[in-house]
Amino acid sequence: MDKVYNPTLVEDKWYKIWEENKFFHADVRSHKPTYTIVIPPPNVTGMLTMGHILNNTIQDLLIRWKKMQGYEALWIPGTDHAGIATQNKVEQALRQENLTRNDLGREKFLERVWEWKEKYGGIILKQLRKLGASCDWEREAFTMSPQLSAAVREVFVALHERGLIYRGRRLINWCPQCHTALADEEVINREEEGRFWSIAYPLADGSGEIVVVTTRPETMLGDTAVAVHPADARYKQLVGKKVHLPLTDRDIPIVTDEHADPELGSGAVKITPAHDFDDFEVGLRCQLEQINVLNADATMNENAGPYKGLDRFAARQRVLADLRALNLLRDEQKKIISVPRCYRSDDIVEPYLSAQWFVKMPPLAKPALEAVRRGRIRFHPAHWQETYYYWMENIRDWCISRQIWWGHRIPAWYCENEHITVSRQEPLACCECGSTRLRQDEDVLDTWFSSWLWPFSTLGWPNDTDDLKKFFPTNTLVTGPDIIFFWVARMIMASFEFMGDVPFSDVYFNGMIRDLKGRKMSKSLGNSPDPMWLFNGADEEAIGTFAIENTSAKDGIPAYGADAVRLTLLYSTPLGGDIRFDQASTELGQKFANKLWNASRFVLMNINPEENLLSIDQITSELTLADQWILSRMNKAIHVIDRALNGFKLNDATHALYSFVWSEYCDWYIELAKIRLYDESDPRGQLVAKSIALYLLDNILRLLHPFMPFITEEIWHALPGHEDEKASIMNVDYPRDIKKWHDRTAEREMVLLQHIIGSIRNIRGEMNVPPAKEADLIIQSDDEKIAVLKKNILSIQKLGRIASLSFNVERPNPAASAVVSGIELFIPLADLIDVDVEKNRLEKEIVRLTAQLDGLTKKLANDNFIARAPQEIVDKEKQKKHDWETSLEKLKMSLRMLVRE
RNA sequence: GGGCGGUUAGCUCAGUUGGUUAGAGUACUUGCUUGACAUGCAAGGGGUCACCGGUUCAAAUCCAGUACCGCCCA
Repeated sequence: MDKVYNPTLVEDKWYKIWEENKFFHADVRSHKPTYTIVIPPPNVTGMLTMGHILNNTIQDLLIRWKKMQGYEALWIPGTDHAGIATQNKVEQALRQENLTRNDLGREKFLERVWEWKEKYGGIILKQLRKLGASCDWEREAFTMSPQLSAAVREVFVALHERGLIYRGRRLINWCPQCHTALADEEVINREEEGRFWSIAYPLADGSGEIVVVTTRPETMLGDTAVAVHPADARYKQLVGKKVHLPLTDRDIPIVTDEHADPELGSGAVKITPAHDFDDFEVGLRCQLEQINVLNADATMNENAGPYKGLDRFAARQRVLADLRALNLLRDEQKKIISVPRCYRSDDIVEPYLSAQWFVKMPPLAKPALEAVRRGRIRFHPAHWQETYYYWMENIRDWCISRQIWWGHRIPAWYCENEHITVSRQEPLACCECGSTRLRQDEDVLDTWFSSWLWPFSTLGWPNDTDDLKKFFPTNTLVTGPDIIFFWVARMIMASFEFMGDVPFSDVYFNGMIRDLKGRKMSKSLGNSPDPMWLFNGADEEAIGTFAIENTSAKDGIPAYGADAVRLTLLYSTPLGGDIRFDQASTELGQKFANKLWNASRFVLMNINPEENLLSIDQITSELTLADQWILSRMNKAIHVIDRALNGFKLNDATHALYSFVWSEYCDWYIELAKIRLYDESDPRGQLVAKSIALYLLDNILRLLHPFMPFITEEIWHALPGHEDEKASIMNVDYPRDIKKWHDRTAEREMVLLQHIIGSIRNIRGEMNVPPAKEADLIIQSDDEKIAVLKKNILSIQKLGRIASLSFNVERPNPAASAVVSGIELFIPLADLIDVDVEKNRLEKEIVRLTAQLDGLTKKLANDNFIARAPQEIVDKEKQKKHDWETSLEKLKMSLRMLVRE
């Protein structure tokens, strides 16, 4: 084994072996209980981001953990077809050839998309393999595959039959750049600087004017009323009159509606039913005409009169200029306003009147809401329930049609009489008039209309497959809270509607990866490292501007390896909390991997492959204090890990493992075991020590495997008896807490030993005594404690670098001293120790202890404390006071002795 | 405007049901090439737990408010 662990030599090798041996494949005929996760399908166009790394590390941890615990664990991978994003990508490529999709026509264009998908799609799934993802690749799914497409069509038709899908002409969110309708959730409202323009509308009878305020003046061309609040006294006389709409030849009425807020602006608002959601409602209430002034590409249409053909923003400037010329523009103020933008293109979304397909959501929401309320689905962290409830209780119908080509074509056909036939198969005749001249709806469905079926469509639905019977409902969903509406809520609704059950029982919302400034990591900001750099390493040239903007990466990024990245993220991911991440923090995982590697190297160096080691049960009666202690500590760590993982407290589990391995196994156990390992005079002791060290290492590797799959597999195979390549650590049992190893006495005695060694080291450290220089030690204590220490003289000598150790002999003077649990330690000063330094050290300790004791004394002098605190606490504090007083006395005595010299 | 979350060491974060001397990693200081590991070992310094009240014998922890930061919805 090399002195330094090199992940690049290890990781690809094992993944290949795992995949070739189909270790990730779940057996549908298995009799084990199942544990299933469906991957949040990344966009087929997607590349792996730090966010994916976190999300998938968590899933892999859970899957490997459950698999080792004896479950038939299934992790279904796949991608979604990402309608708009993929279409944009291919159109971009076409532009290189000076072509548009219209030049090609629908059929040819879709061929190009499929070609593109085959060639470049799903890179992200290959990247996931680098992470170690234990996905069942034989079950890889794609939302546009024939089977998943069948599921989509079945759902559309079934919901239509149930009256839950309808076509309607409504105001929807329209992205002029993507040239399609969007769902409400796909619109991001962003605070931006805008303008409030006040425009005077003259009364038609010339008796005055009324001033309205707008952020989008060009929409005035589609105004069909001015509204005031019914209780607004200022406008009482004007209601029912007409105003002349400037720049047009139309007169429009002044109406009353609650929507007009008397407190806001002038209290009068322009009403544009075809271009504003609130106005649309006002229009319905007041029976106003809807005048659409926009084309689909956001240029003005013929209803805009002379402005026809102008882009909406050019039209805005022209309208303003013309109003100014007419002296009707009364005011202009800078204001922060909420601007709706497309989540894909970032273009400003326009409320736009068009015929679209909708899903009626309230009936679907009902059981889905109940499922979370009643705890059949648990959210982690639970507070996301609030967000879920709020959205579900106020749910609006879902616009599912998209005016693009890449996606599931809507299974609706129109005849020349505009009758609609919705059908699973292509119909031969109109269902109403029997016409055979049918044309299919041009639109496709929202990509989320396929991903909301994911937990059952990936298992074969609508076919009644064995997979579906065995693995549905799934268990845990791991995803980001940003898609709680887009995806999580909709999956719950679809599952109830079509499977009559929950899709999963637990939802873990992982946090977001941010940079050290707290900004979301994103490609456009250039603040996110490519995860591949962290896995494989990258020199400064390869990472380009990232090296310039991130000083910790100025010399490039070393190959940390997937295990290091995984451990670092798991170590620092609080339940659902965001992670502030800097690629240099991956050193945590890298160092830990190296530590584990070297600890293993040490154990293996001491084992002769030919010798027969003993099983733990054979040597139960031969255990030393260190053995009993480490077994107790390990089983307690196992207990903590189990509880933490069950509660999705992944960082707690990681911390428990990290500190057990490093601070207990390496720092104390191995160091103590060396005494026996190097003692040639006691071969039996050597054998026992080796056997236990190996037993612990084997357990540690298994505990760590779900966290760091590669290195644990590599080391595990180096252990005696694990030479078979076809064997894998992932197929052995996860360690369970064995209560019989819990040993309070051993833990108490070991803590005493640790404190004594700690005190010796403290004295040596403060005095800057070089390790090579050994000291003498005198211990004064009662017989009981001396008995414990006498059994461990060698441990104290070795770890404290003590030459000779004597008990209850006269205290040397001058000497450095310390008090631990009533035990007094003396190290003769000789040439080791400086009296002044020791004086200083003792004084500091006395000051510290005195301050503590003062606080405690006050507490115990409080009658209320004595009377009201539980007896147990009072006793504990009294005992503490006694101990501290004794220690303080002894320290003071030592100081007096020292000064007297 | 409404809702949710956050504020603990220079930095990144833990801290169960209130009860240790408030912890970890990293950074910093000192000593060390000690027969696994310098990606290491040992020791040390560093915190009025955002602020202000309240409840309590006892508050980082519970409650109310304030400030600032983040996210979601309108």
